[in-house]
Amino acid sequence: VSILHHLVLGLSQNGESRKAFLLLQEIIERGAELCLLLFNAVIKGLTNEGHLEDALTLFEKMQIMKVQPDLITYNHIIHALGKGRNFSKALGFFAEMKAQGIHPNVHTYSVLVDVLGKNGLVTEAYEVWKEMRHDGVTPNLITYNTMFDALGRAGYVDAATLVLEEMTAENISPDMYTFSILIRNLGKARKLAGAKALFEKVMDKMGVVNVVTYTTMITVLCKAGEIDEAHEYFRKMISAGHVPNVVTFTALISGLCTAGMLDKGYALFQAMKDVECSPNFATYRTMARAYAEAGIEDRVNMLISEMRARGIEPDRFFYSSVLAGYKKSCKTDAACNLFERIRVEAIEIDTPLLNTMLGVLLGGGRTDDAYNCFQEMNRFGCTPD
RNA sequence: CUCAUAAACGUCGG
Repeated sequence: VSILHHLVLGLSQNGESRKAFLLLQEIIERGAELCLLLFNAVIKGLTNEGHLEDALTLFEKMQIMKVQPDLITYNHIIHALGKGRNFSKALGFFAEMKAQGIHPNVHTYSVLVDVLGKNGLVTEAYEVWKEMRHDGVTPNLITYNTMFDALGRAGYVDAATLVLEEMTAENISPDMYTFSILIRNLGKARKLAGAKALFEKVMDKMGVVNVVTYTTMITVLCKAGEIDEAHEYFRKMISAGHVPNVVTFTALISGLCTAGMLDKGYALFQAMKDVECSPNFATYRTMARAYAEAGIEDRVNMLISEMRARGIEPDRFFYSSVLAGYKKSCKTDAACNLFERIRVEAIEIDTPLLNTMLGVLLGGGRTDDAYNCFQEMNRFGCTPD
């Protein structure tokens, strides 16, 4: 308001009253348009931050205020619902927009394919894909990548290959997203040789790959137990001038620790700090779990202090991970000590966390304690699943 | 560029 006011005033007071009037007219005429843009912008923000309820409320509010949602508003709302795993409602809005004569665009279909695919509903994602084609909407690179992701998560590597051919036939060139997704898909399907071959082929044809592609490859190799080779890729990316990020480090640390090379994992954990790459919650979780699995309670506690000092508060994901580690090393006492700390802290205790603790107690032969813990679930506001 | 896609991260299960 202030900015527009000064603009109009400035024009008015400088012998440009004609221009001032034109501006005023435009503001009046296009107020609704601006309003819609602003609503969309705010709904987008709410969606990204996961505030589904607020997004829906705003969606209703704008209609009460006679600002009619447009295609983009619907896209945001469908995205919000999908992120909130409310797929039936998301599809409901999808149908609603069509009924309103608002034709979904390629973004709409991409969002639907994405949220369905990320939640294991690949069949439904493919239904949406078919509907998209039926509606005459042409998928673009992002839509294809999204579909590759959905297929890969469901283990349909070969189907993804067919879709890739379709994409090539439509003259759409793959990008780094495509390659990372496909490499991960191959890794997930235990096709290590295929993953490596693809990586090398991309290297060959494109000359370069990015940090994500390298990290994907490193992760695939680590999960396949090929830790030496993962290390090799790590060295290669550095000599190619890439800067490994916190995800890269965490992936490799995880690989080293899982392969039983705890000391090397910790060395890398220290090394990343030396290159100004700060460990994050996932890094601490990985490292702490490794020490818990090794039954080294002191180290776990040291890490907890350290992360706190760096402003990272352990959360329920962190704790359940560490508890699971203690279960593996049969350190039932250490787990109980930790659990005592958890309950005095204001940590949100959820069912999976309690499930983990139950596993610890049962594994340690503390059947009575486990039973008590089970009985106490309600007190934590949790229900058994 | 008003909107959509890739890498590390919890228990059990898949």
